[in-house]
Order: sequence, then C-alpha cells, then structure tokens
Amino acid sequence: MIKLGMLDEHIGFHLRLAQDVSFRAYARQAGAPHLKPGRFAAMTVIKNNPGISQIALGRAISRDKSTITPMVRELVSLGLVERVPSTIDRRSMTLTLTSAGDAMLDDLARAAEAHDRRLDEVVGDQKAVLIELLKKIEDALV
Amino acid sequence: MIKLGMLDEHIGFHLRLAQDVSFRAYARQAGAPHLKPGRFAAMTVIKNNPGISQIALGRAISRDKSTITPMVRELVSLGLVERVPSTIDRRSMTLTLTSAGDAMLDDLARAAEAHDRRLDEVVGDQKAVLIELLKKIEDALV
DNA sequence: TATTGTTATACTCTATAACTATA
DNA sequence: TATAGTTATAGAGTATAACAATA
Repeated sequence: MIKLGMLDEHIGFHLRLAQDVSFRAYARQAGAPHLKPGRFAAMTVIKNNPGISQIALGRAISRDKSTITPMVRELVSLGLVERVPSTIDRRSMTLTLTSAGDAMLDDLARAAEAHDRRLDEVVGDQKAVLIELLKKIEDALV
Repeated sequence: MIKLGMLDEHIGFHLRLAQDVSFRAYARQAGAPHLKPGRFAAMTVIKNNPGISQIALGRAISRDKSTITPMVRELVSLGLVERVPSTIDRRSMTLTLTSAGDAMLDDLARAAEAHDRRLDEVVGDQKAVLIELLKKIEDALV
C-alpha cells in the first residue's frame, strides 16, 4: 500500500487528484460525442454570451488569445461556431453557435450531466456545500 | 459580465476551475523553488515509500511507465533521487530520495504549505468536509 | 499608443507501441 | 507468457513574441 505522507492533508493536492479522477471518468464515459474538454467550456461560454469576441472568450476561460485562435478555427471548421467580423470594431470577431453547435452542446451537456449525476451521488446531500467551497476557492485565488 | 449557463451547477466543472485557479496561484507564489508540479507528487511518494519501483510509482500517481522514465531521469540528474537496480528482481529499479532530494522536498513542502494555508483560510472550518468530499470522489471514480 | 487577432515557435505532459531483459 | 523499464514518436494544451490591422 502506497503512503502519501503530508500531502494527504493538503486541499491543493486533493483538488488535483479529484479533478484528475473526475476528468478521466468523464472521458471514459463520454466516448461517443467526441470533442476535446476545453471546447465544451468555450462553447458554453459562446452559447451564453452570443457575439462574444475571441479576447473576451479567452478571458472567460483563462486562456491566451493565441490559444483561442486555433480552438475557434477548429470549432468553425466543424460547423459548430460562426465567426463574423464585428461591425463596430473592425479588429474584432463575434462568435455565435450555429444550430449544429447548439445541438452538439446539448449532446455534450447530456454526457456531462450523466457524469455529474455520478458525482452527485458520490457527494450526496453535500453537493451545495462542495460547490460553495470550490467557488470560494475560485474567487479568492484569482 | 460573462455568463456560464448550466455549467454553473456542475461539480466537474467547478472541480476543474478550482484546481486551475489553485494551481496558477501556487505557481505564481512558489516562484523560487522551481520543480514541475508532477515532480512534487513523485518525490513525496518516493519519500514515503523508499525503495519503490518505477512501475509502482507510476501506479501511485496514475501515470504510464513511459511517463515515469524521463521524470525519474530528470530527478536523478538533478541529484534529487537515487536509482539502484533491485537485487531481488533484476528488471526492477529501486528509488529513494537523496539528502538533497529530501531538503528540496522540504522546501517544496513549505511552499505548498504556504499555498495550502491560503486555501485553508478560504474554506475555513469546512476544510475537513471539503477534503472528505474530494476523497470520496477520488475513491468512487477510480 | 493600445488592442484584436494571427502566426511561428517551443515547451510540457501525456500515452501507445515496439523493444530488451528478465521473471 | 507476463512484467520492468526504455525508446521513438505523436498528439494535446499551452504560452511568448513579433506582427498587421484597427482603435
């Protein structure tokens, strides 16, 4: 049996471990509707903020603009996102989901929800507490 | 203001976000005693399980053996880990920390602890609850 | 001068598969 | 046959820096 030593008391360590395990379980389960993990977050942000610029998208998901460029290009080439030059700022692009993108996001949401139902089961009636604590961490450390 | 939509209710999503934020904060703060994140976990496992094989190390931190090889080589070349052929199984290597490795791990532990004290502050008296929930997730989803 | 987005480039982390040497 | 470890290789994900166009 492997011992973990002092790490066992560390929130940061368990955050990493739990995220790792959770993501692997999701990837195993999702299987079919394949789209890389970052894409899901990006598409969700676009859906909820139609017309958003690439820069703003990058800020929303904490990625550099140079990371956003190929990501958006891929989503556009898959027919999931539409990319139109802004009329008010000609440097800027406006992003929206296509109807295919919307449908795909629904599929992904279903897979994510199935996964999250498992997580819900695991944490039981403590879900609200857990999410509240995680949000606190997100807000405090930015 | 960016809206997140349904994701906001998902444990998996907040796990990812909180881990991301936490890791970035740690990286910012750690600054000086530079060693990549996976190394910390590896060295901790070696410290607490002296003589462990590479395969067992890989299992402990959920990495393939081909990921372990260059990782161990780096730690050896930095003088932090000693790597000795096993006398009982000649295919196998035994790993232990050098005294420099032990000292380095102490430094890293201090940085990690400083970071974790911030996390502790954020979650307050809910720390035990949070760790318990994260462990539940780790155990349930393997 | 500052910002949006692209490109070139590079680095890290990771795994798969084929291999060797042992078991 | 199976396991420990290495190597070659490839694919994600990410960022920095230099740049063009526009503000």
